[in-house]
Amino acid sequence: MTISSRFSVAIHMLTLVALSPPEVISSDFLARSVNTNPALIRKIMAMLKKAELIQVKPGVAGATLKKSLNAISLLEIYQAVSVVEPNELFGIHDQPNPACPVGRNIQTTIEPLFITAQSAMERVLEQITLGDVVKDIEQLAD
Amino acid sequence: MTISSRFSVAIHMLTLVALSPPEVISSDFLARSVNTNPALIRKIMAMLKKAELIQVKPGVAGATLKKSLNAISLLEIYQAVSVVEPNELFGIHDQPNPACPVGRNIQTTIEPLFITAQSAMERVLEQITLGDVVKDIEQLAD
DNA sequence: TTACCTGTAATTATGATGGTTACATGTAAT
DNA sequence: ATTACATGTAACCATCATAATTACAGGTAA
Repeated sequence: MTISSRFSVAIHMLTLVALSPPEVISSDFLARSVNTNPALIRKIMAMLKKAELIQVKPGVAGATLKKSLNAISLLEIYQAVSVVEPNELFGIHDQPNPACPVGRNIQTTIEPLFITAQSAMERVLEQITLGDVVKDIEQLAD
Repeated sequence: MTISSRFSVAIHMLTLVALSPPEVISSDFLARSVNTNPALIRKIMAMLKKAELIQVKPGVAGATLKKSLNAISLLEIYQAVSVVEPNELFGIHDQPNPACPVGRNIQTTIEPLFITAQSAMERVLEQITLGDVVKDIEQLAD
């Protein structure tokens, strides 16, 4: 099991948007850097647009960020691409036996524990911004 | 995307092992409480056995825990059922374009961030024990 | 021997992912 | 307006993990 690479692709895309002159940013350009195909890029662009992280004009190349680099957290990107639904990182088996004291109560017992674990992970993502990523990339690119 | 319910099933199973007289614990009994089929239970039993969390004798019902309730963390169970591989909760797209400064460095930049997030989640699981779960279940079952 | 169990392989259906093609629609320059 | 190029989407497909299921070999004890 892994969380979909849509997330890492979205970060990659936004980093490119941040670092490249707007008129270069086409789905074709992004696809070549990510190494995938333009249609997939456009699907993810649609999600990022819906989440109001980028601005795109239909028919014309040149996406731009709608917020400042440091105002975009990795959590927002992760949520934008719907890679994990809220409170559903962990799957819980459904319909355990209600006639059994354990079966009857296992879901109620486990759910808050799982949510706590998921939240801890998401709080880390919340504290990292696109600005941090861009800064790292710039240093490595020198 | 969700982490396989194998994890919640394993917790359910171990809770039953902890709370039931040994001679009752057959894969059939566990399957009825979990509401799945005995073969799947036996597969998970094999994983828990390999991780040295339980003892099972082939041919005879009656699994028992190999460690005390409070010495078994949810992290150990989660690792036992291989629900997430170490450092691979998040998938990263492979083969980004090395000719692009972003493509060339994105993996190196993102990987430690993802590992930090995953670790935060796992550290929560590490601090919860099977004993905590059993205690909660017992209270609810009253 | 009988009855019941575990261990495990093989098969299947399902659902998410990611790749791909195709095309309708929008934009702007000539 | 026509052309060139872009986005927005739908549709389709191959692949993979999960979970359900069947089947059977082998262990155990009355």
